[in-house]
Amino acid sequence: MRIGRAAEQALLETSTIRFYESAGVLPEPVRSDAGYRVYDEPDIELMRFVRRLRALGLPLDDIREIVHLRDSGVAPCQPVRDAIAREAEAVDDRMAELARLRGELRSLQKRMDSIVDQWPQVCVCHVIEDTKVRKRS
Amino acid sequence: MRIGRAAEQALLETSTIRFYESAGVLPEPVRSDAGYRVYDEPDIELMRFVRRLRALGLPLDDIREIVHLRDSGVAPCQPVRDAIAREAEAVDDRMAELARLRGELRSLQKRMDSIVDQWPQVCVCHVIEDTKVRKRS
DNA sequence: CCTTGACCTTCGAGTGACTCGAAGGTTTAT
DNA sequence: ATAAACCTTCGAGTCACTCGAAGGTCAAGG
Repeated sequence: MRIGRAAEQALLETSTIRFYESAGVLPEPVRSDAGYRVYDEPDIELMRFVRRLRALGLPLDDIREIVHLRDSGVAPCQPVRDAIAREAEAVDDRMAELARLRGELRSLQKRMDSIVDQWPQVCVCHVIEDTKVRKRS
Repeated sequence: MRIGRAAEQALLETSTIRFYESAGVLPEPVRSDAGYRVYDEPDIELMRFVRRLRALGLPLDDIREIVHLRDSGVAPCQPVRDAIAREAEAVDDRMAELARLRGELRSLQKRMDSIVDQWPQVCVCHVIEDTKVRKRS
């Protein structure tokens, strides 16, 4: 499959795939006679893996190392092992944080809806003012 | 108060405050005789407000508009509502991603542990060294 | 009074992770 | 056969900072 379809499958943009390749995060793929990049299912899997690591907020430098580790079978140095362990532990925290943010956003939405219902014309943004004062400071 | 203390109070970096000012998100502050930026409590409140909107993931363009609207006494409801709604949806997606990623990272950890168990003393880490050498030096 | 060090100034450049556009070649559907 | 959709590279642009150089200001200690 060519880059457009691959991007669709991996939920990345074609430009991002090319960028990851140029950054050494993804390997150089096979090319068709016309010079088009050609990918197969394992390639797509790798792209999805990288996308998930990025969604976590890992920098590309770290992802490059992790990807190399993943498909090289070479024993990782202790510092890298530690770094990855820390990162794995941090996922729980980030999930909790995200859950909190989600709740905050949802209740913010609800309050804004009800305020707009009450004062459709005026719509002075009480919610934001409120939030400003009330939130974790 | 000058920019250093303001940054401390608002939980922003001094460079970020100056950047926000140059981007038209924060207004130009009063200056001391020496030309130092001088802020008061309402200024700090505004900085905190901007910081929270950024933490929700809003782009500076949106925040600038919201801040201007807020200052001019007009309700920023619709822009804020739209932005919050978009962000809330994005958070749901990110949480699902994070859950899958968590499992993947944990299994990567296990794999690394077993590799180290198999070759406890080898640990040559070619890939990492390679990567480090190739890095911009 | 002088120096030291912390703080401030501007401006220009750098960073990370994309993202876009131009100029051109290829494939596919009608 | 031709139009539309897809691909190529390369260089430049974007966003939100972040840093460094070169210099001005100010309070405390010797």
